[in-house]
Amino acid sequence: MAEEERLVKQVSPKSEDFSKWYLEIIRKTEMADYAPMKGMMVIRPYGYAVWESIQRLLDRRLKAAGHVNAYFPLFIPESFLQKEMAHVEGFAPEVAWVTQGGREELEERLAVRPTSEAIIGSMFAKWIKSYRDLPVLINQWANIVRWEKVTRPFLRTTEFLWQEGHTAHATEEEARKETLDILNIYREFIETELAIPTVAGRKTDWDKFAGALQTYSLEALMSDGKALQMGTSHHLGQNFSNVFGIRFEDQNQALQHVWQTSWGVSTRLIGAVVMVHGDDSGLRFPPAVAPVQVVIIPISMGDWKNTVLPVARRIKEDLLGAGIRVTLDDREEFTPGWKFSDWEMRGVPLRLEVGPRDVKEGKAVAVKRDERRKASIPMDSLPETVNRLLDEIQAGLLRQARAFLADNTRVTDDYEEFKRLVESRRGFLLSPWCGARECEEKVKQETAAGIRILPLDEDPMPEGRCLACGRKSVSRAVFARAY
RNA sequence: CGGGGAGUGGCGCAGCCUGGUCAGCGCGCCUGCCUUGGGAGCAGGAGGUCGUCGGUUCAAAUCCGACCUCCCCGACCA
Repeated sequence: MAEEERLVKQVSPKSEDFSKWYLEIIRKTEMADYAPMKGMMVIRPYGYAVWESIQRLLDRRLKAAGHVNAYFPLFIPESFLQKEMAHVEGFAPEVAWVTQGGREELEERLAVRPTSEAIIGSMFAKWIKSYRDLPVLINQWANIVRWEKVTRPFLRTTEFLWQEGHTAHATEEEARKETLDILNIYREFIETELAIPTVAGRKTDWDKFAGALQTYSLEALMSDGKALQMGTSHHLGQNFSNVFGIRFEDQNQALQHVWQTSWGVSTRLIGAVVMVHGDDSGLRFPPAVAPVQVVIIPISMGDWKNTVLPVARRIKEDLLGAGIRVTLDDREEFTPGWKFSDWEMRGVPLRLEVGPRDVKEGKAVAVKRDERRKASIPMDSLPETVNRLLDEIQAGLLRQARAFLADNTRVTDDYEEFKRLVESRRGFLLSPWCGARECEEKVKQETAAGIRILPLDEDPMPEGRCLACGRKSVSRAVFARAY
C-alpha cells in the first residue's frame, strides 16, 4: 500500500514485518498487554469482548446439540494424571505443579490442569452406572495452564481460556460420530461468525492428543501463509474409561466401559481473527464478533453541539434499540480525521459520519471498514440499512478469506516444486504421502513445512507417489509451515 | 531449551564503544487560545530510581557479573 494511502500510520505495515505488525496491533488497539510473568498476558476489555462473543455464539450451538455446562477443579492430583500413561507423558513437559498449601508441603502434588480428561474421567466413573445415564454431554469454559517455551499473545500463552467438551457414550460408533459432529459445529461456527474458512482433517498418529485414538482438527491459513490450528476434537476410545473405571450396565446386563470424546477451542481464535482479516491499517473485525460494530463520529464544526450531536445521539439510541453494538465518539479533544484512523485501526466494521451537511439532508455517511468507500445513506430506516451493511461486511470478509485460502492452496506431487512453493508463498500444499513418519520428518527438516492434517474431504490425487520417498502414497496430506 | 538482538517519561527512539552539564528528541499527555468532512496550529507546562540486584570507580544510563522480561531464528509443542 502506498504511503499516502496508508491512512493509519501508527502501525507497521503488515506486509513488511508480519510478526511485528501482529504484536503491535494487539497492544495499540488495547486488546491485550503483557503481564510481568513470562508468557502471560492480560486480555483487556477490547480483546475480552471478542471472547465474550465467541463464548455466546459457540455456547448457543453446543447447547442446541444437547451439551450442558459444568465446572471442574483447577487442580488435579498427580496420581489421577498418571493413570493414563500416554496422557501423562504427553503433557509432562508442560505441567505446572502446586507442591505447597499455605505453609505446609502437600502430601501429593497437584497439577494445574493442562486439560481436564483426568479429573472429569474420575467424576464420570461416579456418575455413570447404567446405559440410561448415557450419553453424558458436558462442556466447561475454563482457564488452563501449559508451561510453553515459546509464547505469543493469543496464539500460545502459558495460561489461556478455552472451552473443553467431554462426552461419554455407550458405543464406539456414537463416540466417533460425536467427534466428527463437533468438528462440524466448530467449522460452521468459525466460518459463520469469525469469517474464517478452515480445512478439516485427521492428525497423524504421532501428532494426536496424548491418550486419544484419533485426533481431528481444523486448520486455517493466516495471511502470512502460515497455518494455525483452530480447534481439535478427539476420539478417546476407552483409554480413559479403562483406567478410571467408567463402566455401565447395558440392556443385556453386561458391564461395559464407556466410549469418550473431548474437544476444544481457545482464545487462540482471537489471534486468528487478527491474522486472517487484519490489514496495513490495523484490525478488521467480522461484525459478528466485533467489540464495537458501528462507531458514530459527529463532524464537529460550528454549532455542532446543538445541531449535529443531538442527531448523532438519536442515531445511537436507534441502533442500540436494534441490538447493534454501537459507540458514539463525541470526544472533543480529537478531530474527526483522527477518529477515523483510530477506529479503523481498531477494526470497527462500520463508521457513520454525521455532519452539518448530512443533518440538513437527513442523511449520514457510511464507510465500511473492509472497502473504505463512502456512501451517503438516508437517516430514516437506519437500523435496517446498518444491519444490511454489517451483513455485507461479514460476507465480504469471508469471501476475501476464502479467496486467499484458495489462492494459497496448491496441489503438487513434485518435491522440487513443493520446495519452491513453500519458500516463495508458503500456504497449504496438498501432496501425496506414504504414511511414514520419516518422510514427514525429511520434508519438515528440509522445508520447515510439516504435515498439519490428512484432509477428510475427497482426495484429488488418490494414486500418487510419496513426495519424499516416491513410494505409493496412502493419502494426501496438508503440508504447511505453522504457528 | 540452544543461537542472536533488545530493555532509557505512556509509545517510538538517540546517548553507551571512548565513565564526568547526557537526562535528551519525536509523538502522546496537561493548560490556554484557535480549530475540526481523513491523524490541525501557536504558546506555555508536567512527567524518567536509564529492567532488577550486586560489583568496579572519587564518579556508572555508560564498564563487569547474575537474574527478570520482550523480540527474531531453531528445537519442542493437546
